[in-house]
Amino acid sequence: MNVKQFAERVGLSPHTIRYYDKLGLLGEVRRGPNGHRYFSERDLEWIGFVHRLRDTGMPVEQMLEYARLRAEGDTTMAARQAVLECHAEALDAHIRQQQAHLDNLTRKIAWYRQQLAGKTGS
Amino acid sequence: MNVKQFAERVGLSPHTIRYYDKLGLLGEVRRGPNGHRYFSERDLEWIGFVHRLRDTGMPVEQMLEYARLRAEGDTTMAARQAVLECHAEALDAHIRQQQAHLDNLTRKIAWYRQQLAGKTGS
DNA sequence: TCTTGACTGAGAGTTCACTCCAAGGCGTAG
DNA sequence: CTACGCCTTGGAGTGAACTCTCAGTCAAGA
Repeated sequence: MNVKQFAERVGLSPHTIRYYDKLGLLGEVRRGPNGHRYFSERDLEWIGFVHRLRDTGMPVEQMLEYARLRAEGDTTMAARQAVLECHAEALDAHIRQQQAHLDNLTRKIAWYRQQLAGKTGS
Repeated sequence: MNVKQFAERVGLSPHTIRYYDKLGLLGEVRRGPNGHRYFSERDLEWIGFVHRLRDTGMPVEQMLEYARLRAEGDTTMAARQAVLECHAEALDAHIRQQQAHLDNLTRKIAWYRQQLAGKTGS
């Protein structure tokens, strides 16, 4: 499939796809005889993974590191695992933090609710 | 307390404090006769709240709206509650999403673990 | 008196991750 | 033949949220 279709299926803009490709995030992208990029289902899987990492706040730089390791083949599996474990840990901490903030916020909202109920009731 | 001490206690840089003040996020900040800002414990509480909102991804623009409502007094409590409820909802969605991503990631890590265990074992 | 270390405001610079533009090349439909 | 709708590239522009620089002021201490 071409860039547009690919972008659509993955939920990114064609601009972003080309941008990621330029960075080297997509590895070896096949090209047609006219120079156009051509994406496969496997590319779809990979960019989906990349997209998820991005969504969880991994910096582009670190994703690039992972991509480079992946390109090197099976010998780098342990390193890749380490990167993911590190990220998973950070993500877990982030989620806990956000949850704590949400709890806090919920209490504040409850307080507002009480205040307003009191006003209405009097 | 002065800007530096205030910044330290809240976990932001003095630059950021001045920046927030310039935006109008801090409301009426008291000044000494030399023009220096002077912060109280109550300011500390407020900026702590602001800081938490920021941490949960609320755009500065929206925090500003909340700050303006707060400055208007008790008549805006319902509006403020609405802002917070809206944000809480978004935050909850965000947390769920991140948790889903984390689960995904955890599975991938488990897969790596299995692969590597297999290699070592053979 | 001079240095140090705080403060001030205006405004320029930085970082990140896109996002877009200009100029041009193919391939098909009218 | 021409218009359309894809695609290509390098490089410029954008927006958010800081972050810093500069030039100047003030107060305390050696």
